[in-house]
Amino acid sequence: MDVSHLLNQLNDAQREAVTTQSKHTLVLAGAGSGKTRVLIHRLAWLIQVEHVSPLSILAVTFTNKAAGEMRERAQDLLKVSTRPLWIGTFHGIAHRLLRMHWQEAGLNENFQILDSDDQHRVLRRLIKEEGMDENQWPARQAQWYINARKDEGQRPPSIEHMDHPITAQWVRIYELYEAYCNRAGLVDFAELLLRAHELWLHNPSLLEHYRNRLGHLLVDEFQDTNSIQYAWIRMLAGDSGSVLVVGDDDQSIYGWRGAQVANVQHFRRDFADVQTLKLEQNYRSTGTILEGANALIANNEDRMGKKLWTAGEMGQPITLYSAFNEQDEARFVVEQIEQWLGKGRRAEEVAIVYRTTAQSRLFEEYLLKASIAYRVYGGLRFFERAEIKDALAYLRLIQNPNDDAAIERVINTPNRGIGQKTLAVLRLQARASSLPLWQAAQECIRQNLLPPRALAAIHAFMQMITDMRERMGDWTLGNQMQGVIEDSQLVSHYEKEPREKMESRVENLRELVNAADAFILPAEDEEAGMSELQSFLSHAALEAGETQGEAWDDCVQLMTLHSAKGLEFPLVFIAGMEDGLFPHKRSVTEAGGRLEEERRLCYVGMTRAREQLCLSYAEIRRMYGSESHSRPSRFLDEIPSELIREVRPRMQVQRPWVGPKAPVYKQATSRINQGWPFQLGESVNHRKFGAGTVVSFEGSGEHARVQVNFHQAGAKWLVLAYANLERAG
DNA sequence: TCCATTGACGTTTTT
DNA sequence: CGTCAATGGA
Repeated sequence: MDVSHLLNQLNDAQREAVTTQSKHTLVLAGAGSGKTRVLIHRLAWLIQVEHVSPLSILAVTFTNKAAGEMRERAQDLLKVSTRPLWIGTFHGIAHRLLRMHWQEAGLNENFQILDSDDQHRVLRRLIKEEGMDENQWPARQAQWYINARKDEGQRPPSIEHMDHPITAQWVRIYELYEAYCNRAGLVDFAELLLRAHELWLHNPSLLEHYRNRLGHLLVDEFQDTNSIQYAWIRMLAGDSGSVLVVGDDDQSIYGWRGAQVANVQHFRRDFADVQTLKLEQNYRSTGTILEGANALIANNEDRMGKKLWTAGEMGQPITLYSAFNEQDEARFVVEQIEQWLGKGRRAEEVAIVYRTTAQSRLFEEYLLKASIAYRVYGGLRFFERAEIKDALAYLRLIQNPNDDAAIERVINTPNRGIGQKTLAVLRLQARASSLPLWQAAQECIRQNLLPPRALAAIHAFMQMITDMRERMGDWTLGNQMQGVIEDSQLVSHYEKEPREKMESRVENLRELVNAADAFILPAEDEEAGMSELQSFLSHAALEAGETQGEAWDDCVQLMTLHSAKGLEFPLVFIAGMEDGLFPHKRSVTEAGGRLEEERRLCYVGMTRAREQLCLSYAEIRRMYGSESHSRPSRFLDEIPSELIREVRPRMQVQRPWVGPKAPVYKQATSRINQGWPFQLGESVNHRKFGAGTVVSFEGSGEHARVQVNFHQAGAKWLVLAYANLERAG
């Protein structure tokens, strides 16, 4: 068979990875080196050349987006349906396994997925109910503790805590939480993975079945795997399976949530006959950007070692702007974007990235002022919105009345006169009898344990849910959704809120009905024995939707460094490069390689840029209400200075006598600059003073003056009309 | 039950 | 400085 279509667009290293004959392969793929391409071509190679059945291939990713992209690109390349292929996220695949084998996994047939918001609520309540001090045992920390244990594969009994009263208490919370979830048929994200692992661990014949079936495993972003994911892969591979993992130890930025970079090393140790390949040719960035990134990351110890190179040009120097304060920084960045747009480039080619989410605000403000469209990544997603979760909770109850988290959410939403007091009795009853709330409520009614008014309210609520289930059983999903929203009177409940909020909520509910209407039960969910409703609810939890639905048009992208991973843009700004902010001070003080992870984060950020990288920091930043001075980020010192062009040499260091800084910069807004022969930051030449950088403007018309910071002569104010400045080449 | 005021807190986030 | 949640008064 002619395989040239699979190989002729690949470089040597990529080709070697795609055609590898080793049993196991570790592909260390640098940023922009074509790792997804390798993964997809390997997939095609296995099927078309090695005639591996598509049924025996499992490809795992971390995000739904990556999984979707992989399926789509594989489809394009293979020109046949990718339906039989198992492509999905770790969580998605674990979920599917658990649906298919819910009995063996010890689960309720109608188990529901608990998202992290649900999980938090549940824990907060359990801790309160247990009479523990919420300040001493915060739900956030409990959540973190439990998830971390699950990520390590640990159940309460296996945790050593004899001599640690504090650990013992966390374990106690873990136990309570576990019992609660089991009663209510709830499974959180970490539990999906742990259960899937235990499913095989406790059912050898089932494991054997999957080992026989899935002989070829492909794993993306391997450096992000946690312990349980790694154990899961190892278990599935067994002695016979063949595994190819792709990852980049230099891009490991999720250590703080359990990712083990060490898995990359362990892979070579734990699997026999591992061929390690490096993809170092970069197809994305200019030589300058790569050199800078290489130099930076070289400061990390414990690397597997990689050096990106490009056959392309060196390109422009990395620019560095030292802003007076965060306002000045935002102003500068937006001004640069205006220039970019002025050159006829597109806004969508530009990304502003930063360390903390709070930093987006100022940029938004300035972009708004400049009428430049933008889109902020992150934030609340569609299925995480309160009104959506409320409506879904009713559906969840139709599906499984024992879903305590759903009951708690909507039993008094909208208000039905079931207040905290009534609820407390129900919870007490539930705890005392180890029953789900629904059954405890039935018990309360039977035994008259509450005042008549409360009993009537509870009864009415339960009747409503039961009616919904009976009446809507055979309705379409969209009609069920609509029916639930109507019967629950959620809309009139939200109508009491302030108009703007209310309108968006009602609009979102309408959108939810549309989504339910448009939902088609995926074939693989059907195969796993899921109903349409079950599938819809699971999808809502597992893929909460795009971060921001609209605005796919031409707009500037704002995001944290973390969410920038995997993306690329011609022009990238990394803002807030100050010690304490980036690297963040909490990672500097904490031990355990946190600083190295910050450096990798910087590396990730830099390697997002294709043509131009622009770094900036503010000497003074207003944070938490007070002003703080900080040193420029230490990472800036790690980038060779010959690669950097300082847009504005720090004049207050060179020329302390120049005077008050603030008014000087304040005038240099984009509006005033329009029609000026020079841009702020532009390099100019003067016949007498030599080379310098335009630093500020003042006045207009024939009185217009420009401040230039000359490399030799220092800062000077010049009247434009007489100065005879030339643009530097 | 609802709204307003007060107080603590302030990396990074997908599933 | 802003946000969010908890508290307390009407």
